[in-house]
Amino acid sequence: MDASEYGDLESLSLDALAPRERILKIASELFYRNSVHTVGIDRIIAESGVAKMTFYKHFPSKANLVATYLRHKSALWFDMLATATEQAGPVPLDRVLAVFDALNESFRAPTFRGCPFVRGLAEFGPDAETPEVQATLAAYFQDLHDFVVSLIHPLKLKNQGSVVVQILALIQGSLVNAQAMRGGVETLATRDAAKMLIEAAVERG
Amino acid sequence: MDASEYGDLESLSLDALAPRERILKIASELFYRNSVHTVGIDRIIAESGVAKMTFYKHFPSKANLVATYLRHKSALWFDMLATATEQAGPVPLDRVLAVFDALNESFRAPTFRGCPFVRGLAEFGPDAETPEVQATLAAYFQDLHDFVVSLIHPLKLKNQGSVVVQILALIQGSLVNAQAMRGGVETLATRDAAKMLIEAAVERG
DNA sequence: GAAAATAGACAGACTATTCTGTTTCTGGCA
DNA sequence: TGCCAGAAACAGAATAGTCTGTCTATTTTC
Repeated sequence: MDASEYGDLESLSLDALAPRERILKIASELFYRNSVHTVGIDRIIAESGVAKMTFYKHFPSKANLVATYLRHKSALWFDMLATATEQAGPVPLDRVLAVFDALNESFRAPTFRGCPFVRGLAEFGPDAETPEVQATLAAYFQDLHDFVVSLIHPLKLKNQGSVVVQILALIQGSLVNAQAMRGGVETLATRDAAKMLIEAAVERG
Repeated sequence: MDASEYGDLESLSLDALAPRERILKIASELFYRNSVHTVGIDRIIAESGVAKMTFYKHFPSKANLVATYLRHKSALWFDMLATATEQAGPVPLDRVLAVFDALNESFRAPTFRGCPFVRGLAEFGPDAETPEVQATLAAYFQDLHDFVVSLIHPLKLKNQGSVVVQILALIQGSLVNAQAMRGGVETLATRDAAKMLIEAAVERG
C-alpha cells in the first residue's frame, strides 16, 4: 500500500529508469493492455531492452513479476482514490461521490481495460498454483472493502454493512460496464445510484 | 440465445453423451473452474476420453471451442433468468428482484467462479486475435443489456436508460463481489439496492 | 468390408528458466 | 584527472517443457 515504493514510475521516460523500474513499467503496460498469460517473458525483456539474467535477478519468477505488477496498480489506484476523496472535503457523501467521479474520469482513457484485479481473478482463480498472486489479489479486495468502510463509517449508519456492499457493487459494476460496453453506457448513472442509496440510508439512520 | 441447441447437456451422465457434447461439457467445466489459457487441448481430450482427430472434427480450433463454451454458458444463464422472471409473475419490480434472487442462489454453489463473460473479457480483450470469441462476448453483454431493458421497459420510466445502467451495474457488481469475497459479504444488499432504486425511479415517473 | 473412432507420433512454435561468457558502468583511491 | 576492482547489465545459447494442430497407422463398430 506504499506508493512511494514505486517513485515517479509513471512520469519518467523509459531509458531514464533503472532496469527494474523499466521492466515493471513495460510489464504493467503489456499485462494490462493484453493479459498476463498472453505476454511472455521474452517479449517483456525484448521491449524493455534488458538482458534475461537482469530480469531474473530483479524478479525471481514471472509470478513474482505479476504480483509486483498488481501491487503497483493497487498503489496507483488507491493513491488516486485518496487524492480524489481528500479534495472532496469532509462531507461523507461528497467523498463517496468523488470515487465515482474518479472512476468516470478513468473510463475516458483510451488505455482503459477494466479492473486489473477482476481480470487477475479471472486468470488466477482459486485453483491456480500462484500463492503470491492470489494473496495480492485478496489483499486488494480487502483493501477496497476497508476503504469503502472508511468512507461510509462517518455516517454512523445502522446497516453500514449493507451500504458498503451496495457501494462496492456499484464500483465494480461500473468498471465491468465500462469495460464491456466501451463507452456505450452513460456511466454517471451509478453515481446517482450511490447518492440515492446513501441518502436513503441516512434518512433511515 | 437458443438453449435447446444444447439439449439436456447438464443432466446426462458423461458416457451417455455423444462425443461433441462430452467434449463441450468437459471443456466447460475445465474452462470455468480454471481459465481458458491454463487448460490445453490435450487435457480436454484426455478427460473427455476422445481422440484428438475426433475433437478437431467437431471443433475446428480451440477458439471455436471457447466461443461455443461461452454460447453454452450464455444459453444456460438466460434460460435460468427467463425461468426466474416468469415465475415471479407480471409485476416489473418482482421480476427484477427475481434476477437478484437467482444470482444469490447461484452464488451458493461451490463451483461458482464468477461471471464467465467478465472472465472471458479478461482473457480475450480487444487486442486479442480471436474474433469469434470477442463477438460472442460482445453479444452476451448486448443480450444482458437488452434483457434488463425488457424488465425495466414496462415501468415506462422517463430515465429508463439510467435505471438500466444501475441495475446492470448491481448485477455485475454482485457477481464480482461474490467471486472476490467468496461468501464473505451479505449479497442480499444488492437486491435491496435494486428495489430502492426502482421504487425511487417509479415515484419520479 | 467400409466407415469411424482410436492411440499416438509428429511438427513448429511457444513457454519459463538456467547457463556461460563479455561488456559496461560505478565508486574509491591516488 | 587516471586507474582499477567489483558489481551490474549485456547477449545469446541451451534446457525442458508446454502449446495447438496435423498426420499416420491400428482398432472398433456396423
